[in-house]
Amino acid sequence: MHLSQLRQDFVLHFGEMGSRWGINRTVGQIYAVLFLSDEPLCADEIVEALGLSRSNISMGLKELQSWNLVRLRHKPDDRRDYFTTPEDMWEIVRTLIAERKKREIDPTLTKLRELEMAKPSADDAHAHERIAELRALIEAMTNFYDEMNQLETERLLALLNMGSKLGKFAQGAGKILPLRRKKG
Amino acid sequence: MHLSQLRQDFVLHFGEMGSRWGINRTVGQIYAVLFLSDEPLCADEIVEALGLSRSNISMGLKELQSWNLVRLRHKPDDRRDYFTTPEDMWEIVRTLIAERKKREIDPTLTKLRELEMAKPSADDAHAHERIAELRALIEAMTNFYDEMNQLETERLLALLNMGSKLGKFAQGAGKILPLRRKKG
DNA sequence: CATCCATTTCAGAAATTTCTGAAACTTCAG
DNA sequence: CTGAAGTTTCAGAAATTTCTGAAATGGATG
Repeated sequence: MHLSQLRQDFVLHFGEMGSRWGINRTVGQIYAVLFLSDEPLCADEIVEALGLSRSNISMGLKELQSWNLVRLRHKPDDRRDYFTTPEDMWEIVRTLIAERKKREIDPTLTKLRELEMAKPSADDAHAHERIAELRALIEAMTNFYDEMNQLETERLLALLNMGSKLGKFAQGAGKILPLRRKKG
Repeated sequence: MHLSQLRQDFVLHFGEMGSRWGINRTVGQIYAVLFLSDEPLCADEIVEALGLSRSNISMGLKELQSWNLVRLRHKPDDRRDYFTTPEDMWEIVRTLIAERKKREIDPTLTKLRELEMAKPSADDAHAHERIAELRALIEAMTNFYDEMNQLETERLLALLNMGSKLGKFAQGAGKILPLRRKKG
């Protein structure tokens, strides 16, 4: 590795966190290198920086592409692929959320809807009810997400900064579609 | 397994999703069984339901406890430990978010703050800047989360249901002016 | 205390995931 | 075409994670 102390620390941290984030160590490290890099890097530069095999880096970059977390770039008179991460941090966050939703939530929502279709036997009454409740909750959250994700970053930021003031606002406004609350 | 078709489908799905959710197959399956169960279950009942070893179930339950995803119960004249998941689905969501934040975000926030302390060499100027930007963004989000998490579920639900109307609200939001008539 | 019953621990086995080098493939230039 | 430069694929090796049975632990009871 020929990375500065700062970069190395950051890269190793991302490597360690990788597995908790649903990627692996190598993918986390590659992302970290790209995230900090002043300019786009090609595969061999990443190999150099991380001391991992070319094939591993290649697979890692594919994985990052499948997450839409890196952008492909080209330089004149150079046929190598160069990679960067977006400048805009909020774009990164949006991507991360969208991709994790796709992988961690959407399949379950599909499954829950499927399970909810079948009429439950008497023994399954309670289970069926719980499934329905979970499905409704996930739908409420993903619908909200879809709507928030439509907003421009500017607007989103304004909401973020309003923080607890939103709670006050919600005070008067609870009338629309109350979701089922427990304890009838 | 002596689970109904419905339960079995649900359990297998949670097992498959487990690894994407940062737990393993067994833990996912145990959680699924408890989530659907009409009443608290003891370890041996789960062993019975899933056909896994007693020790594996024991470790899985420990893991679920470390996530605060299950509650311990006892029955009169029975010294076994029984487990349930909370009735209230929103409590579950809150726990899930809190625990994932704790595992996936807090350590990184700490690390970023630490890295940001050191004065960067000239070469690291851009890297240092990116780290600062990421730290600021994570702080903005976690502060927002902390504030939202203070709200009662009722209030949270009201916000969820307002959906895109919040975007409109963010529009004019220098002041708080509780209710301006929409669309002049 | 000894016993019973339940839970936990833990070392090794089994399963899964990650990583590598070698070969295959692709594209472009001459 | 042929070769050079780059990327991808993939089978097996290496590393890591999960799972198990056996033994250890805990704690209530008589």
